[in-house]
Amino acid sequence: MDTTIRYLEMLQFLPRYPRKKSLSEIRDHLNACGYKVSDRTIQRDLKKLETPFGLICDDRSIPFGWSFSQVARRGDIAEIDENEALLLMLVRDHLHEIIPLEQLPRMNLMFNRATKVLNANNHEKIHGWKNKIKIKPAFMNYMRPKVESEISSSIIECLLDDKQFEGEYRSRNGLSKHIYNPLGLVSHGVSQRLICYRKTNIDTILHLPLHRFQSCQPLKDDICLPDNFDLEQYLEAGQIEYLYQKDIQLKLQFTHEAGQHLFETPIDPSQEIEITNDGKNLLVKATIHDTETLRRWILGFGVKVKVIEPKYLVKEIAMGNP
Amino acid sequence: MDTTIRYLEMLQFLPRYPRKKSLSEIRDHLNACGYKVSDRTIQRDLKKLETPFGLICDDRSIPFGWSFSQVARRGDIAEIDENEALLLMLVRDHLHEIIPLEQLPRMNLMFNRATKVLNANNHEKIHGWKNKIKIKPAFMNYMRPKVESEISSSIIECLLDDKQFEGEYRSRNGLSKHIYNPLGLVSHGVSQRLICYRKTNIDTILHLPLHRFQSCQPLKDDICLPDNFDLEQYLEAGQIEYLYQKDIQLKLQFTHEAGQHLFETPIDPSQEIEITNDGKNLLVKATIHDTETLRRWILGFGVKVKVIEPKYLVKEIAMGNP
DNA sequence: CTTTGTTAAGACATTATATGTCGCATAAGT
DNA sequence: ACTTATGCGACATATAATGTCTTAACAAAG
Repeated sequence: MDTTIRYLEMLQFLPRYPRKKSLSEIRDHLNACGYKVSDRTIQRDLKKLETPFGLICDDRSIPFGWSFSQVARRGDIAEIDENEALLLMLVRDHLHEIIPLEQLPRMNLMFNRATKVLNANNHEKIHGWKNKIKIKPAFMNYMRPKVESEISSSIIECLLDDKQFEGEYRSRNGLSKHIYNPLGLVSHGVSQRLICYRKTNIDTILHLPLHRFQSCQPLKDDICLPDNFDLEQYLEAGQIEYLYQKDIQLKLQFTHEAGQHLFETPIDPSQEIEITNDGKNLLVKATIHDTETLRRWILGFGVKVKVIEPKYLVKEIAMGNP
Repeated sequence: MDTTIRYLEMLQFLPRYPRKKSLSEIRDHLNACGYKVSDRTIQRDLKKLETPFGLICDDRSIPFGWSFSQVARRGDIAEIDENEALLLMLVRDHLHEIIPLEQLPRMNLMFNRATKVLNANNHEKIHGWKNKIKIKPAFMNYMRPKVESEISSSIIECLLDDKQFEGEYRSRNGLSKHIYNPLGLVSHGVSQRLICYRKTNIDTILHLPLHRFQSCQPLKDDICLPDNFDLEQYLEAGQIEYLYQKDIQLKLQFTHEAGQHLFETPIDPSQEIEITNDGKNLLVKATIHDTETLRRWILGFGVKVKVIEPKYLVKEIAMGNP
């Protein structure tokens, strides 16, 4: 029993492959954790754990170096190295803008572990890790609406189990109670939308922000699926983001400065860029859907971009009509 | 030894608190895993693991229900419930657009585990989980540049260890080799930028996209920090995203339709909304920085928004000058 | 080339732990 | 009130874990 915990403590100390730990390092760590065992025992433990946990022993030089194989099944037990820990902190900040982390306890634990790793090694450093990473949103940063995680997780449960639920929904017109058939969940910017229909109106599929639900009472009844419902198709049809036209041959003329970034981060795999004859502008072509998002993006560049094709879009953008 | 693996197998089967598993469920699971042990043994195991792992035994009714406490230290071992698994899939898709997942092996393992959970329970369902969730970007969706994860993790290591490195950088003007002092890492949209300066030019702090580095040779020398370097301050000064003016009193007039979303997802905590006298428009006020991002956002609404204040911004936007 | 110190690993005795079985008490269902 | 299911204490036994001693291999230093 005590042995089991010691095994775990040891496994959590072993890094992933390129890195490795020697017997003496492992011994020191276990001693620090309050386990007084002989070196021989640790050697035997490692041998025992080797196969079931996919450990690797680098025996090319002495002392041997132990680590988790990169393909180890339970590699999530392994030590988080500083490198990964720092990236995890970036991920945490990113996610924080989208999803409340209370809904992801497991991820939270991981972030806490990563924080500990970084803090532990921090005093050796010239300047601290917290001052080394930051998120800078590249688009407007809306504030995330507050969600009652009990209600939303109850709704997600119904969605998963294909069950109807009775819920109160706060719309502009006030609070109303309906029976809902949940069909899908779409993460759209900072809000999550439930794709569903109300039992009283089976023909209209709605997409309602999750945070507007004020209650959720799961029901025993299975949902009724509309014939051939497909979430991807539903979204492709431009339900959440207005779709003006599919697959247009877009041709934009950017000033060199404004379009520069498209070389490295294209808007679509089909994108091609030409430099105009005078060398001052960029001609960007792509086959893409004409959506509200696209129009707003184009408008955002103001006079620094001109729509060349399609013709109808030239007019719409000139009119400032996203 | 075999016992230890069985413990783990059992712990991975136990859910987090509100949910619970009975002895018979645990026994069936262990049998399915190939462990033939008596019920008595399992009972004793649970008692033994109770304290070190923060397990909870709900003994209010028989059969007892076992689970991980919500504050359990090693709660990441616990079973992933379907609910969380589905959210994890959303998170995965979100992250995929920003960061290559190969750089986050641990997170990848977690996603794989979540996938297994969802697939395992999928056949019982009317329509599959893959058709229940989707990401719909709310802004233009740039494609993520390809990064050589070896180079970038080597650079991040130098950043963490406060070490200089020699690197080849591909700029518009070609490939050049310099010695770099890494100061910080900023995640900016789909690309990551290294805040650093070159040894040959200590006065200019650069922000270079990580994916443009073609090599990284870590050096033994510690970095030299500019006096009082602070990443937050650096970014606040508008280095990555152009800052025109700090803390302006922004006043915008939206059409009701275009500004509607700001009620639920404000652009800033200071935001206030008034409905105009005729009821057709929304007056949105906020104290906010005047940045390139802000201007592009405003321009994106085209004729559906008018800048009221500050005066200088009225002109700039009218000129289509982001 | 030899010496010295460090590390890995086999052998074995000993201790500690894990396990099955039986029996009894108590709670839930009929 | 009866039956069945569940939890748990007790005990014997088998199994696993551990420390100690020893030998062999290797690396670094003289």
